[in-house]
Amino acid sequence: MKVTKEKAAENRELILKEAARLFRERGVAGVGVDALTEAAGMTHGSLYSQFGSKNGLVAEALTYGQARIAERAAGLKSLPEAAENYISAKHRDNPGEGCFMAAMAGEMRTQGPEVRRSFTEVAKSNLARLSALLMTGTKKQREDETLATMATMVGAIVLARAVDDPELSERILTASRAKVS
Amino acid sequence: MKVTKEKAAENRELILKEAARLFRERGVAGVGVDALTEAAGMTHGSLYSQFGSKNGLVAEALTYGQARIAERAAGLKSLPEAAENYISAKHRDNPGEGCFMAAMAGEMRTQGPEVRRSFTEVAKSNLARLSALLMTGTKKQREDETLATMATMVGAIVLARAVDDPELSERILTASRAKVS
DNA sequence: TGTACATCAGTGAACGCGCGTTCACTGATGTAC
DNA sequence: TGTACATCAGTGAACGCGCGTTCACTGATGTAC
Repeated sequence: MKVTKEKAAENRELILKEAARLFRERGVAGVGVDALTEAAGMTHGSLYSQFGSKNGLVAEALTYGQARIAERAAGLKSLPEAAENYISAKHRDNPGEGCFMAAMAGEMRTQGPEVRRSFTEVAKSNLARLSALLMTGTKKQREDETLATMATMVGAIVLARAVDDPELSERILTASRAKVS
Repeated sequence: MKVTKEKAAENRELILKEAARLFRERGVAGVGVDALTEAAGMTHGSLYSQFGSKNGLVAEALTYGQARIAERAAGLKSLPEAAENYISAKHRDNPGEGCFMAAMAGEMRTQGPEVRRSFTEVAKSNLARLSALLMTGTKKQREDETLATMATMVGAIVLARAVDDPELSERILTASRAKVS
């Protein structure tokens, strides 16, 4: 049945919010359309009304989630502070609330162009946001330093999440954090 | 029909070789059992004779492929040299012949214990091999420096492969390479 | 060395399952008069 | 304001498809005698 425009917009945002979390937690391939819409209290058909396809939802969820992250990170004062915050056990253990690059970069190679474009915008958004924390050097120098730090940040979380050995995982975080401070 | 022991061992190694390539190129979820055995010129049943399950093959292919990588990397002289070699367009563009950590770390969170254990051995093998290139400091200091460098290496390749923008991809490599030199 | 037979690597049909998507339908909403 | 009706967000059954795995079978290999 039809719902009010306001209710439809609420439903849309709820699906986006749950999708952004689930994709980071389980990967795009790891969440089906039923799980995505059920998490928002609806049936899979609503996904097609609102987003056209699963891929469409993936692309929009990346954009939506990245905007929430940018809001949340507004208080950061320096790149080392941001990096230390990022390379943490809390971030490692909560992918659903964390960085899209760390959670989903590995899956991008098998995604369609729409999703990859959206992911690239996420990366550019992070680059712009983090490089703005640097005060010295040209724009290119600041961005290059940020890109290298981003590589360490992403690599540290990706590796720390991947290994089965808790002690090794901790050492990856500690050693990487020391490097970016 | 039955084949000679020698032929069976050849077939087994051929499947392992193709699987190690295909899993890095397309991910575990991205290659089916038919594609895996077809690449070795056989049918899917042979996978179950030799490895018991797809997961069994994944775990063994990681071990097999990592041994090949260790052989190939025997000539490296220093950690910065290894890192510069690793953070390259050639490595980015040839995942099937490249590092398992960069190709498969992102998928490990959704894999079973057998596969994760095998992947962790890959990481430990890389850590041991690379930290042996360092000459100064205690064992722990050498390993910590290596772990941080590994994070940058893996993050650089993972991000450079994920983004859709060739120019950004190149900048990620160049900036990260400069950091580890 | 030659014969009889058990072994087992590899085949190919079949299975149940979950996937993303389609589609006819529902019925409250929102609009035209 | 009240009535008639078109709209369309969301439902739920159904689809085709590819997946990993099972299993009865094949027939050359390898062994026991």
